[in-house]
Amino acid sequence: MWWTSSKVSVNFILKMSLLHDEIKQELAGLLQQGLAQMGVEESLEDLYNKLGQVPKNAVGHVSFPLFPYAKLLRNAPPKLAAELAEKLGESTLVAEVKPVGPYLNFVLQRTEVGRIVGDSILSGAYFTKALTEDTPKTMVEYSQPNTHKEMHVGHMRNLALGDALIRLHRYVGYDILSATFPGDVGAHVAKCLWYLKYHNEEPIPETGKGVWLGKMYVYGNGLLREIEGTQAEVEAKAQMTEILKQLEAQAGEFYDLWRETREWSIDLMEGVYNWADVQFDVWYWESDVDADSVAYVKEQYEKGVFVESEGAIGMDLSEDGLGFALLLKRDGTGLYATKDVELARRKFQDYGIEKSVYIVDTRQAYHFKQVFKVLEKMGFDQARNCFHLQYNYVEGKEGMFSSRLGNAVPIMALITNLEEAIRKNYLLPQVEKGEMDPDEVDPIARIVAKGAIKYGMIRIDPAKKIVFDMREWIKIDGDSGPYQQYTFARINRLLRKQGFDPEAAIDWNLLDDPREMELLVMASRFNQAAVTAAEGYKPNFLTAYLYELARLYNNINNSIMIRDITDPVRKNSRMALHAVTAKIIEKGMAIMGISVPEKM
RNA sequence: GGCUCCGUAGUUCAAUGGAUAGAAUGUGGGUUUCCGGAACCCAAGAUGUAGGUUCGAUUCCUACCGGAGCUACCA
Repeated sequence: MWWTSSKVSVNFILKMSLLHDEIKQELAGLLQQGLAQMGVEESLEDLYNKLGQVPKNAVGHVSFPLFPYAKLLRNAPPKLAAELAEKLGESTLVAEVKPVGPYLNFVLQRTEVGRIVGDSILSGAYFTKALTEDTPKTMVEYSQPNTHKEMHVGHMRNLALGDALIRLHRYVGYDILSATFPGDVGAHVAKCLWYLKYHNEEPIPETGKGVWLGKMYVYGNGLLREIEGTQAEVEAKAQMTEILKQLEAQAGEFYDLWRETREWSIDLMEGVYNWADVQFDVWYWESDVDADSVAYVKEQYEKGVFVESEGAIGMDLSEDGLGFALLLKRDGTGLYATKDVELARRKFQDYGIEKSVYIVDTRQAYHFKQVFKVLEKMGFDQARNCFHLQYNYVEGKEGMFSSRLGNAVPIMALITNLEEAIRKNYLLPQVEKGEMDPDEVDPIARIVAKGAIKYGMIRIDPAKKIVFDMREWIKIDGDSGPYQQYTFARINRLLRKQGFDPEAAIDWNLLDDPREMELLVMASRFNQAAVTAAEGYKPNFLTAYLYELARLYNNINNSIMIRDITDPVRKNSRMALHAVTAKIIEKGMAIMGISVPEKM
């Protein structure tokens, strides 16, 4: 069952992604005819998928391995490669066919690659191609922060990952609804309000109320630990029970206090979402599904869907190895799972989705397995298309973040530290030198910090843990958002100074440095990288691709001087390749939710 | 105990089942050439163990070792 695992079935991918790469299509056609002469029937699709990259320092641009035919044709792969080379027909795309050991490598014609790849990227047509078909209507839920707590860098990983995946899926052709599910009710709210009402002596601040409220929650937890086992604890528990009762009844002073303080947290959340350029199509509030979820489970219990056990109600999933899924506690109240059952029901019914994705960290794996199984046994067919992306969490150097202990690094701390470091280390020196206008500093610092944070979060394989270290994050070097942004900004400046004219003549055949054609062929793989990243839920696949591209570009740029080229067509053609690189970087970053500055 | 995830240079990360396992950082040495040293070049340095599948395994399977997380009344 592929949807219960983070590994996605290859067959499923192939069915939905189209053969969108014109170069590979053409080569697959040639191979099909050539192989037919040798008595091998292969589908165009299979051949297309067998075409691969040529490693560095080997001849050619696209390779085709002959291993699979050795047994069938009872001949050694190198001999088959040589034989096939003879049988291939002519194509304007192919300059040369080179058997290299067991591989058949294609050396491509510069003019044709330039036309297919270069021209279409410059015109933008390349980025509007259909890449997939028959994709399911999908809802992606991500960002489930709690009100009355402060958001920390762990929430940022979720946000960056979710946003990137949604943009990626939309780019490759999915119909996606994005959803968020903030937790605005529960015991943590009671603790926060309890401390605020009975123990807080600080005045409520004018600004930053959301952050301050998070502190109340941490103090509340601290105090509760202190009074553990004392008479004061008994009293506190009674007070918190009263708070929860009022919240449930939606009346009383604590209900009013909840409504007011909840807004403070929402302001904080929206501030973060605005900063990150994140928008949700649907907002689900825990407080909104809470009562309905309990009623729904009770109703289903009456119908015999659920059973009673030790005074509680739920579903026995032990034969599926998932224990007992608890849905109503002995006191008749619901749990997280209860709400998720009701929430899923709403998603299916209100939006008619065919697939439902949950971006929640790996600690919830068991929870979602239970919820999906419960939904399935309740008769929801869509449960089979529910997928929990169990990405790994962010922790500090001292271990796991706990918002209860208050040892997590707040999102706002990361943002302000990074923006400040960028201003001080890179931007203000430029202002002093008269190369940058003071008004430009803040907007650029914001874009670069955003690039560093988002890119830093998604460049790591989602399955791997991130150990957060502020000093490392402020350094921004190597494979980073700013590296891409810096490359982009420099290309812009160079093209402007050297006078690139996209309307003037471009002759791709004049790009005679082998690295230039390598770069152009690499550019042609952009769409495939996006499809693989989207369908495998690995945006890091695309960041790795972009990094490789940018590095190759920087290598070329450092050794070929545009200024010194005397032939105007050659000069303009070379600059066209720079422009292609800039377009790829800009688009690639955009579909991961990161913008690039004109200068930095 | 059961389930899930992770083990690759000193450190942080890469590698649609394919050719000599790539980077960054740190270390040592370089780049007075359009853009702008947040750049570029060179050097040394790694697949936890044992099997299996395969023409071919860092990748897939099994066992073990090491680390993390989850495992009914928190979310």
